Amino acid sequence: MSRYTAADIEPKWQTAWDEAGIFTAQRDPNRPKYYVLEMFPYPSGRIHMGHVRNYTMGDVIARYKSSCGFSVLHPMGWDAFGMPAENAAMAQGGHPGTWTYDNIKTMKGQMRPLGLSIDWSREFATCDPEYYGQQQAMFIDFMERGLVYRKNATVNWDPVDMTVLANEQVIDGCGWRSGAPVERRDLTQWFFKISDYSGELLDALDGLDNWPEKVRTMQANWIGRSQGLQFSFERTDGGESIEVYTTRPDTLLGASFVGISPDHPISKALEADNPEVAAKIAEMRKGGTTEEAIETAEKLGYDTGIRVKHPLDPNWELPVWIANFILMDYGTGAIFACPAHDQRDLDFCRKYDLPVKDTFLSLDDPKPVENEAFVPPKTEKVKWLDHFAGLDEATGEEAVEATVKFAEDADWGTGVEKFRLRDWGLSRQRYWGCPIPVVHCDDCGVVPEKKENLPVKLPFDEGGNPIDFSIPGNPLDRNPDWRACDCPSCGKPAQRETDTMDTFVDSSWYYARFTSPGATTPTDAEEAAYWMNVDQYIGGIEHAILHLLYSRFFARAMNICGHLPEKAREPFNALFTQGMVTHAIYKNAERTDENGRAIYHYPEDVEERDGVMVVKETGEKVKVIPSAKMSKSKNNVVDPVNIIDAFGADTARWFVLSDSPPERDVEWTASGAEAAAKHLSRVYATAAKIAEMDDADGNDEDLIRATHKAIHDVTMGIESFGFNAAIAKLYAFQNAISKSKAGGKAQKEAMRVMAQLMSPMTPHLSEEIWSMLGGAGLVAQADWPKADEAMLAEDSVTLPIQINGKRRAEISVPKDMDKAEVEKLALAEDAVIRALDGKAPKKVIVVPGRIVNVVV
RNA sequence: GCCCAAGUGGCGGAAUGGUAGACGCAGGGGAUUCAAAAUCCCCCGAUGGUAACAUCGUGUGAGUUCGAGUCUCACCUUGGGCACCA
Repeated sequence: MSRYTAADIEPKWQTAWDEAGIFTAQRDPNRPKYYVLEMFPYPSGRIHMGHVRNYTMGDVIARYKSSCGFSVLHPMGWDAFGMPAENAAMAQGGHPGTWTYDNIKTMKGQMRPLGLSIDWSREFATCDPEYYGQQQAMFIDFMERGLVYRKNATVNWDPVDMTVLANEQVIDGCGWRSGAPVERRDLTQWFFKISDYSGELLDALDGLDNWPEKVRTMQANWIGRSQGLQFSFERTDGGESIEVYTTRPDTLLGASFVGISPDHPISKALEADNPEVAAKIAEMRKGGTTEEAIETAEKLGYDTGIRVKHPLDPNWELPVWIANFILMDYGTGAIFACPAHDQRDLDFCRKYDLPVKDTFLSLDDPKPVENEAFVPPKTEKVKWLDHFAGLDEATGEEAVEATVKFAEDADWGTGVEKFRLRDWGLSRQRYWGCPIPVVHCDDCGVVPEKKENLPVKLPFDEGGNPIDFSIPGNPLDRNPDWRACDCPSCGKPAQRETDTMDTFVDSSWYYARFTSPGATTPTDAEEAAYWMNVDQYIGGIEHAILHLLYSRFFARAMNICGHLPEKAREPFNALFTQGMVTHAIYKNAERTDENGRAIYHYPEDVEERDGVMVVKETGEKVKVIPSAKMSKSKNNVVDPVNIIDAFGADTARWFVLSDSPPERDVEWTASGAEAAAKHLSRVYATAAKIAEMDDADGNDEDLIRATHKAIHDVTMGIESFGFNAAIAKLYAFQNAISKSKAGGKAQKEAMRVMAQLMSPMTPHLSEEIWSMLGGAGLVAQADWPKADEAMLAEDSVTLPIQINGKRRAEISVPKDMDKAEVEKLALAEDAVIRALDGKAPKKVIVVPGRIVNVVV
């Protein structure tokens, strides 16, 4: 009997699939379509287990849907622009493009052996000029429709390298290369008007029934609709009054000061003619631009000396402070602070010795605020102190509503709806991205490039020499040859825009491009109409907010510009977010490297001695940190290529699906991979044995039942993304077959079903078994088996009997036995009689087919 | 700091509010073998008990329910995101 050797089987069937061309997506009017998409990879250089897990899940769905009769689109491409390519060019010389395309080639070579049912004819990389040229065309369309504009925005500025830094390049508030403390600086940048769609993007979340609740909540919070009051504080010096927005107008009598952002026009004006203010503001601008950096930074303030009148009492003057925690991007960039009911305001007031005044107290525990702000949920009833709108006991919600009405009636404020969502800043001062296709003309201003001149390609030289990426700054900025162009409007000499687009732009519409990757317009209407939407999108939870929100916005913008049909405004019908593949980290517990950084060891370099993990070579103790995200810097990456070489692709696929629920992280373990390999061998051996049996009938009933149960359970498992559960059922089915005493005919049928049920997960082995047992054609093209409902029902059931909710006995009864009859049987049980001790039960609950609970 | 999750045996995990621990790993015992590898069979939450069985048990503490791993609240721990990483 031959043994299971993946190395022979896998290439053979891959060739068979390619020759049959079964993965090439075809528009077929006679079949329903199904579009499966996994978030496309960044070409970092090697595939990792996370990729294997992601693409295997998509492949299971794609193959399953194909078997169910759908015309499937399952494409793959490369999210190919981005910083790592530029960093590589900076570190090793060469060009980011060369690095990127080499990586794509390597990674594709590593992915092909996985046997994924991908239509490679649709492959593209976002750095292909054919792709980003269409993106530029859309940018121009968006400009025409007012979806793009320019304004000032804050960036991380490295004062030594004189360059803009990504958040990732800011480490502990300092530039990653220069080590200099980072400053915040304003630049004129390009923005997409995503905020125009805040309400729609929020409301439409309700329709996304097949998205994880978690993702919808995160997006809803991110968009952040709030109802509040906008009003202005009149200045005592007669200057322009200060407009503020607040979600808690009901606490207006607790106002302590008016705070403005360091970027507020008033701050800027003061900064310009007062060096002291300028110095203070410079201090506040230190540190990164991330919300986290701003929120956790020490509260800094500066009293401008400006005073404003309280809207409810013209004799009450409030000071105006510049405060570093106020964002210019949200609301009006100015607030009134109510320290009693906001921790941030309270911290600030305690630091600068500003008054703290309670406006309401807890009903349970009415005591004044000390150093902890009283911030109850808005639905909690509180006791108001002398409220201007006449409130006594009311919830925050009621109070806000009453106050807004009060202010509107008195005509000093307006109730407004605001969103937290900011416009999408897409400008990047970097080379390796899609050039923004506009031209700066002295006469005409900012003019879009003519569409016939697209793509605006990235230059590959500067002044005739290869670009030197080791010089800090944007290589496009210092490339006069490339910048020089003719104004598309007046024809006079002009300059190209040197900003490139955020890579999120590239990934915001690739799903649409896959429907017609060769089109000379961004999409082809007929293809998009057929293939959109993505029926199942699969990717990491880390993309829950930005990528998915930007894509939802882009789909709407593309629809407006005629690039996508109306139905595609929500482009992803169903979303699944999978967990990461993790692996233990082995951290040296005895020493660090010369820079004081932790040393990590490869799994193969450590071993267990006397119950402790040590480094094999040196015997140094090792701290084991379980379940950490695989990361090169931590030396805990398991290379799928090694696993495929050792065990085959089917084993790798089986393992990444088997151990953990798909949405949770999976810990890579060597023993888990071996177990998967063992199981597949066992299935193969069983199939080989059954193939040699004759076609006699026998005691077939149990096996046939088991077969239908397996069909039912595995189908349910795949449909519900319970791949691990589906695999557990396949283990059980394998045990049932190998123990079966049924005749050859039934065993062969069971094994063919096994091949079909396994084929989405282990397609190569399944083909082998299918052909071994005389299955017709390719199992990849066979129709998915259907479970016979009649074979699923058991005739009798075992009912557990609980006494006061604890299981104490069980009875076996016919499936459809009458409730009263069941109760009688249950009460006749010894354990029940003992527990009742002659008394009548207080209550008997019979859940048919489930359980009996006797309350004594 | 803010937003969102997750926590079940030695380990990964299963469980429409209804028998907690399916399935797998590790471990133990046995069969086969000259021996081993491979394979096959059995056991395997904790405590007590020869056993039947009893008691306890799903991060912690309360609550709802005839019944809670599952629902509610609070807390603890871990993970993801926080707008220029992709």
